[in-house]
Amino acid sequence: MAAEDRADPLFVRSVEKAMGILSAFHHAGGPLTLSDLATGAGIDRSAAQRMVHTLRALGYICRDADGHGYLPGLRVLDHTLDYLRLDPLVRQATPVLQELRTAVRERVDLSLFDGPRVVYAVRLQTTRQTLNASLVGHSVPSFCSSGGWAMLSRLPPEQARDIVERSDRRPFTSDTITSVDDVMENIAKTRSDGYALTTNQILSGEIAAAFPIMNAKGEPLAAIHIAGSLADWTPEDYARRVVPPGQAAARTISQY
Amino acid sequence: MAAEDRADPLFVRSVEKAMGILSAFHHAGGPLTLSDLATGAGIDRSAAQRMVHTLRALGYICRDADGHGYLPGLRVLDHTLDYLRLDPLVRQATPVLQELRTAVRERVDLSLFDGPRVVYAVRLQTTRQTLNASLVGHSVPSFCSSGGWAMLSRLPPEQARDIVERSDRRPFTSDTITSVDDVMENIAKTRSDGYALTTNQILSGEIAAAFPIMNAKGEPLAAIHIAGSLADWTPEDYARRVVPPGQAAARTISQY
DNA sequence: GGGCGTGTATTGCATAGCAATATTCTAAAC
DNA sequence: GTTTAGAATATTGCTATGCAATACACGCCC
Repeated sequence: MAAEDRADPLFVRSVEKAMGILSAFHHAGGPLTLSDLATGAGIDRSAAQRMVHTLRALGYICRDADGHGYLPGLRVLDHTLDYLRLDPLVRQATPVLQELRTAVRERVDLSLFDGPRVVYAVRLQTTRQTLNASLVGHSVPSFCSSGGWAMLSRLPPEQARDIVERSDRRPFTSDTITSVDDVMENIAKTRSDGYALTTNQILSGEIAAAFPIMNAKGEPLAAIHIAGSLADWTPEDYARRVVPPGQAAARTISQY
Repeated sequence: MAAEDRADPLFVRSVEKAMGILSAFHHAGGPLTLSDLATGAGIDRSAAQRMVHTLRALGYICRDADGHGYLPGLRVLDHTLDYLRLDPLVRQATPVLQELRTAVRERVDLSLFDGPRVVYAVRLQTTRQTLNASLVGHSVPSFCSSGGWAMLSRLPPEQARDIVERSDRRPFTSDTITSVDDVMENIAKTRSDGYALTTNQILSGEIAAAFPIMNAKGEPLAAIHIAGSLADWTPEDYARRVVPPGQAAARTISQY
């Protein structure tokens, strides 16, 4: 055994390989071949064969309809359900967000903080939104999203800056703010306002407000988002409309 | 190596153990201890220690807030996103279901066929529903759900009966039909009508219509559900209202 | 203070998983 | 129709990984 392998004798490399195979789909646009999966997971083709064979038997991977590649299997959704059912924040947030959506009549979401990204766990829908806007598990970078600014504003500024600096700051629209200094300026404004307001950062024409939710130690855990259209609102009117109920909802959820 | 172990040399037992640990949460009501996870996965406590250690390192399991147990970790949702993004049926169904929801103004879902159960993959929301009604990954038994009757009706009757017979036919409400013969009678009616209509089977007061979606070989893949309240509708009025648009939507999705 | 159940740590050993390699199959190109 | 390339599948000897038995530390409860 190599010295570095003995460093963590409890770590099970086969499990890492299997999860690496499943993670190869993160960057996929469609079904993947065995070789694609091996390459994506950074492992040997033989190891990939064993992992795929095992994951298929367990229901986590399946053949696609014409037998030309592999896709994630239905068993994945069982674990999604466990996550959503068991996460205390998701459980207590959901009814509060439903009331908030009724009050403001715009799209309401809850995202969870994961350093350089925020991950959507609760997506409340309106009558029309993009497919991405309805998908649990969808994530966006913290540096250019309203939720990201909200949660980063609740970290010490050096820690927030570190996260922003090591983000992949590629723009989503022609208006996406990518300069570290400009992002930090907006985070500072969010800190003083108590909420974030973004325009055109992830989608052109979108305005989004976000309200941070902290744990008992004051660390950011999550954020409520309320997204609307710049076709319907000016930023000032939007803030006036959604900030009071958004802040109330965030306080209600943070109280638990 | 035992003879039965040699039967499938490609199968990786450590991966099965790790997924077994994650699956222990399927029956959990809250955080689980290491011993709970070992018992739930049917493995030795030492093996459970290694699997939990590895899954924590990879983000699939985390400690709960007060450090007294373990919960599913956020990485689970990344794979959810992959499933939903990459499943061709989910992709093509989603815009069709959104139009259907606008047309009928009731709760619309897509569930996928998985033998004795149906798994919800697309949940379109109205202004009010239970938490279970919004969760991706939630499943219900085929024998007593509208989607189950819809999909079972598209199998040969012996195959459908086999699935019903080996289901755990416990009632959800005092009106849940659990007799195999009665279930098969309803499946026969669904076969002749072309759609399923259930009342009070999963939730008291709920009426649900379902429309099967088949693959190119005519095998059931999925079903569209439209759920409403018996407080608002008689079964006859409900069928009149939702069957034409529901069947049209199912035809549109099956055409691909 | 003792017992119990929890999480964590250690270690020698056996076999599970490895990777190199071979084979088969299928689709596409010529 | 044949050939080629890339796919999936199968085989096998070897060794390092994962195992399980065991010990230890900690916290809670009686």
